[in-house]
Amino acid sequence: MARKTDAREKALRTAERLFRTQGLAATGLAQIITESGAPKGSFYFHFPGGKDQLASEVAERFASHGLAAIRSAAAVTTRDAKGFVELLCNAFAAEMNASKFALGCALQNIAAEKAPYDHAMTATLETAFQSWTAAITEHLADCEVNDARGMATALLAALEGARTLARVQGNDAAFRAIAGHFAASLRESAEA
Amino acid sequence: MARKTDAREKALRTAERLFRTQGLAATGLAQIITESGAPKGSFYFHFPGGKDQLASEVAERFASHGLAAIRSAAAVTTRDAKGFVELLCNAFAAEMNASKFALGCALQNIAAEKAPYDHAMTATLETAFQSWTAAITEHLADCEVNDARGMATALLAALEGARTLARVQGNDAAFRAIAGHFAASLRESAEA
Amino acid sequence: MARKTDAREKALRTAERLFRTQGLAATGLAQIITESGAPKGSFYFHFPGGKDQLASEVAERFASHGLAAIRSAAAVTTRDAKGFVELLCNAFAAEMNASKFALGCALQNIAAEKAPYDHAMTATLETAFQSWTAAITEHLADCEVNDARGMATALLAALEGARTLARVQGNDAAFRAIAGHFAASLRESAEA
Amino acid sequence: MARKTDAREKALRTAERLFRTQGLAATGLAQIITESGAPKGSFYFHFPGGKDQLASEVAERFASHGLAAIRSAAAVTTRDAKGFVELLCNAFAAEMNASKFALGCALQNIAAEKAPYDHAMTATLETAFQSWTAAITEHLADCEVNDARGMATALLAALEGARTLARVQGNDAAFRAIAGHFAASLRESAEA
DNA sequence: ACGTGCGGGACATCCCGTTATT
DNA sequence: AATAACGGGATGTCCCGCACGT
Repeated sequence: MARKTDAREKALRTAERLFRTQGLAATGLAQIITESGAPKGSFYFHFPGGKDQLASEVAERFASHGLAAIRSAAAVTTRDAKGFVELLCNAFAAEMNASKFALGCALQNIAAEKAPYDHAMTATLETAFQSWTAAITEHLADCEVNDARGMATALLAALEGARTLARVQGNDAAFRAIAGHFAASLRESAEA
Repeated sequence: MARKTDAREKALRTAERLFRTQGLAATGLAQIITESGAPKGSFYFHFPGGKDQLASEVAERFASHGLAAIRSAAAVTTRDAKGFVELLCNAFAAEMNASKFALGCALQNIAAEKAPYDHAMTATLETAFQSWTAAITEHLADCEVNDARGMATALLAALEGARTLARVQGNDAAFRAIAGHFAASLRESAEA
Repeated sequence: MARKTDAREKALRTAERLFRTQGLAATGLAQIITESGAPKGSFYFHFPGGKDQLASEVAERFASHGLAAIRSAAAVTTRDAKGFVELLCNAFAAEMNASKFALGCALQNIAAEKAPYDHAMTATLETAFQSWTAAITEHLADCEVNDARGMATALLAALEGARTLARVQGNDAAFRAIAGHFAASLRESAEA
Repeated sequence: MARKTDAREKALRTAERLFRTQGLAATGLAQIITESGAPKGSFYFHFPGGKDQLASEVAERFASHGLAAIRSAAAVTTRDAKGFVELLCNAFAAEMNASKFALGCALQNIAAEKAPYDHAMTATLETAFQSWTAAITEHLADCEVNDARGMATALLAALEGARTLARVQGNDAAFRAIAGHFAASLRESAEA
């Protein structure tokens, strides 16, 4: 049966923003409902599993959007690992900039409060990160980078860490640093 | 003057562990007091600023311990950038292992909930990360690494991100990946 | 006209069981609907008066079933007051046993939460108890028992109280005690 | 350490009255706090176990008060089983009268919502009823009544059931009926 | 330095009853 | 006869910060 309202969607979008900004526990359902304009009475109709279900769905949405971003960056940088890395860093930096360095990574913020003790959530997060790593690895391998998987993991870790540094520093210097580092590393690797 | 009790110290240690595991908002003062065995009545004697002061002091303690760890790694790897990077990665990985991958970075977890809107806390965190970056940069420069500051930033970002990946994956693969990547990058750089 | 669905009947049966087990306020409509398998959407079509109407109908059903049980016990114990009392006690005990001592008396549970402030419900309950008392009195009088009405009231009170004791004790000892007591009382009365 | 306020006591007294009138689930903590004038903020300081602990303590208080009432009735009816039974019935009836037939038995109301699935509460209730049965049995035995335990159980069951009937009927007829019945039964037994 | 007690508010959850729609 | 969705409020629980006494 087709959905009749967008209440669910509004709640998910607002929850994602707040979880990324404040974390999970610090974000009350009341704040989500108020800021999203979603109706209060039907929250448990849409999310019978409560806040946990909401957080899980936010994680899954965020993961699939991130995966799409990676794939679209890969699509425009065929055979160009250096360009791919720089495009990825710029995309992350641009989103941080647009939010005035307020938005963290939803997966990271959820992990910080739940992993590894909440097994269901940890599994969701692991799948999400795995999908990102695999997509990056695949493209780097297509570009004939050595140890594509190791570099993909290092790049992903650096991007995640750079988000935290950027929030604290209020600028995108960390993203420029990692873009520079990984680009240099790829150039030297190619020359070798 | 000698301290009279260790209530303050116990609270700080327990708060650090809980903030690293669950985050700030999800950790109640009651839990800290209960788990630390500290007395209830004198919490606001020791921490008149309440939970905020506690979090600030945890951040500062964590920052100075981290700085000491970086400097001690540097002290045993004179002129050996590759050894330094590997030692650092191993140290981070070892701590995660010992905690069964439950402990995040205190600075990161606090940043996730407070930056950039809580200006005082953000400033504290920025100082902390800056001290780490400076120490790493200094040692890499001593080892005559090109763009020491850029690599230091990338390395720190990667270490922070690897903590999240390790918590979610339940293993230290991310640390091994970044150790391998940065070591290779340093070798090639030296050869060039 | 034949009924179209049994949704109404299923709701009533499930509500009776839950009201007897948990009481009125502790039983939510959601639980009744879920456990009965009845459709959610048409509850207020079948019971426009809501939970109050449901409770009233449960009380009336329970009262008429109880009355039928009393009359059928009377029918097989003509001129045998002692046999009637024992049969009644055994019937109550058997139902408790079958439910593993989980079921209280619907009238008693509703009375515990509503009497005497809810006048409509109190009137329904009074009529119900009155019908039981009258039926017992009538049969005892047919058996030529002295003060049939007094004994009927005492017997009914004891049966109601025994239900509570049986639930708490997890056995039917209370029913056996009152069967023994009232039977002895009737024998002595007959001898006198 | 001596208690410093009567907040605990006020909450217990009000909770007992409300549980007896409305039952457990229908009585909110907010109502207890409001009507008792007890402070809200320290409720979980006094009752860390929450509503369950409150209900348990109410049950225990009610049980010990009831036991005291039985013993004091026994103390003034030495060797007079009939007088004892009548005194007990009158005492129950008088309390009902004074409350305008609004107060049920705390143990019965709690049992109606919790027994037998809440094991801890059921055990508390069983101990309570057992103490009452034992005290009545003991006095009847002292009065040389045959089958003192059986009669004690029957009497207790009748008293409990009479409370429900009295609430519904709005008068103490049920108490007078059981007083008459048990007194007659004792007289005949003595004559036999 | 510490225990007891309180004030007032927020939390996630669940409630019952009512819509509009079909 | 049933569904999806909603309104608004109540639930028990827990929170942080602050008194007062010792």
